[in-house]
Amino acid sequence: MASMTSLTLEEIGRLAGVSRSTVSRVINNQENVRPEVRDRVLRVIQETGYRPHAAARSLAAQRTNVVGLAVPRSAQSFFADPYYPRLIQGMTQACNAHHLALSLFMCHSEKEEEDLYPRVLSRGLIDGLIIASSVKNDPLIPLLLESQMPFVLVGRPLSQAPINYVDVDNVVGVQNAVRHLIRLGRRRIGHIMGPQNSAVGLDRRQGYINAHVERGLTVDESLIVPGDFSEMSGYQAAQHLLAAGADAIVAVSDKTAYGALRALREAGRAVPEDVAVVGFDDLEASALTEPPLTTVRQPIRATGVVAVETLLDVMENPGGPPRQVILPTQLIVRESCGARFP
Amino acid sequence: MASMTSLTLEEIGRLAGVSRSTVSRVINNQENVRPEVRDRVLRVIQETGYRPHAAARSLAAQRTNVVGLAVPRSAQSFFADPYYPRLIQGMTQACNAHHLALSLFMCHSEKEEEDLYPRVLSRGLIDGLIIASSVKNDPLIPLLLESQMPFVLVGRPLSQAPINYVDVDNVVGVQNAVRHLIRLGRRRIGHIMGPQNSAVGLDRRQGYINAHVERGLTVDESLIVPGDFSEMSGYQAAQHLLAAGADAIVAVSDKTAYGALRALREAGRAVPEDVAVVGFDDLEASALTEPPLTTVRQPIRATGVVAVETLLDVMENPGGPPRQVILPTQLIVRESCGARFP
DNA sequence: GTGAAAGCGCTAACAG
DNA sequence: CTGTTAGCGCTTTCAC
Repeated sequence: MASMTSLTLEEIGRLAGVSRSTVSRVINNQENVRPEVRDRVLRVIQETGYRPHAAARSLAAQRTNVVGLAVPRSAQSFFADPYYPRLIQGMTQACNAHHLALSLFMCHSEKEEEDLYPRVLSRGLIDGLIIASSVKNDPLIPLLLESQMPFVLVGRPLSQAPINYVDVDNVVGVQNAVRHLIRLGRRRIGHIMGPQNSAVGLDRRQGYINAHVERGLTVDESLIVPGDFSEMSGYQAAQHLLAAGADAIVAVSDKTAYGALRALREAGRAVPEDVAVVGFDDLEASALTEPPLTTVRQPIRATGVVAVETLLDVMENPGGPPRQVILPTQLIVRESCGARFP
Repeated sequence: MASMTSLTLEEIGRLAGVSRSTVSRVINNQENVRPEVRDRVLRVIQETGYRPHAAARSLAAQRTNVVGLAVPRSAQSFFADPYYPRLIQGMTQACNAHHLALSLFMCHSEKEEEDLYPRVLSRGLIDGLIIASSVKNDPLIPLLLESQMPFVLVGRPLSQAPINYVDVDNVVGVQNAVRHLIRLGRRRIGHIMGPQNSAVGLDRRQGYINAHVERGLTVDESLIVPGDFSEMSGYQAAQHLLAAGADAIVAVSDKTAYGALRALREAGRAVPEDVAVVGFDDLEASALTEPPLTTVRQPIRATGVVAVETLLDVMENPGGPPRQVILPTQLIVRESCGARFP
């Protein structure tokens, strides 16, 4: 029941016959309150439906209990693929568990960026920031560093700077896929790369190379062709790989792999008999391709959860070494690689 | 340059040789400040990189400049289709334009819901809420009504309550599609419905009926078959419609239409020669189906923009009649309906 | 254990 | 036009 006068700590204290300080202690779960007093206060809170005033709390405690999520302008794929929704799901889940609110900051143009970034850094707005990172190094990062705001990137940055980030193990993910193909007897494995100005693109390529090196196989540069994550680039790249005599294709992403499948189909090559194909992402559609696509599944939701928890860690234990968390991937074996069972 | 002592209005005032009030006036763009004083203050702000403390502002002004977006548990499709990302894009765009932050509240279980909803209603956290609405009427709504918090639904609620909402014109959207088919000479037009416990499902069905009624055509109930937005339900429903002798199919969604196309292909019926097909949504993939899908495009981003602006209106002009905004749709004519040009 | 008192940094009358 | 003053509702010493 809402009373006439707006509810404050003072008011709750009055109703419970204690001071505002005591009510504050109860609300913040501090130990030094007599159980019977605590119960009395709790009951009044219950009956009145009192909720502390978030802004007042933030001001007094110098902590907002809000974390931000910045989606940079370059993250075009926000609308295209299911990555962001899943990531956000993980983040909101973790935020709920920690009683945090999540504020979304997204810019659509350079002009907005100039306007938004300084605002994001306002004191008393958020306690920390997660950056859904992009291909380029974000202009927000230097500002963040200067402003002392705790932050965590999702996705390894290109620079080697001591910056907190959470990422999936792109290197080992591809490496496992290639190992698998080698084990199945493929010896002319091609790789359709992602953009080589992005950590994702570089890391996945590195996984491809690592798998060859560890088996003592030489890396044939003609089997490594450029791409940009798109279906179309996969289609074109696959045609080059065909010409180069590839008997397997490891694509940088599932979409790229779809393009490769299409190219192979048009060229009349059987998958996996003539050419094995492996993707990366495990999109929903990848179970339904013809043939179903073997791919590397990345733990997107978990990435969101861990990003929030890492941020919390940074907020609570400032200083210390940079947190750099790498989450494992999983090889999902379907028909397109030529082995039903790994 | 950050100075030693943390920057406050007082400090800026001292540096500019004015009182804190004047600085506040400058920051809040109030008129009554001498231009030369304003410039002096602005310069100090610029030089120091001062940003007002958001929480302090919120507390004093009793306004947070944050709006919330609640994504209810029932919104499974958050991860599945591109609807939410687009909606969110529109909302963040509008929020940026109005210098608002957008807080995302999303629950994944009933337990979280109980925990989250009261927190969302805390005073001093957000100024208003947008609810990405769902099939069911959300349990949040009664709480909201009681709490005086301004809110706007995205998607018409089932109840006729005087509640603010923004929606696309589902009725007229489908109505136009059916009109178009009638004009093309189709006389046994089938409809694959959405869930009939949702406003979307009901409204689209109503559009189908309206188009018949206005042309004096009788509605054959055997041509109206149930579905649930899914591809699979479209597949099965189309088989029933085939048996019922339909020469056209208006599906409740593009995904449903994909299922229908698949069923027709398997049944050896030509689209559009034997059966015309129309969807609703205009997903990206709909331009690439075989044949390309005629569909009703809904202005998703605009919905997000308008939702924010409507909320702002409600916040600034409380009371008054409920705001109920209906946004127009657009018929996108491709091959599947049998007429390249409308 | 509990209360009193002093802010957190800002806005908004009210005077002048 | 500008400064003074009184809060906004909470946390947090510091006494008791």
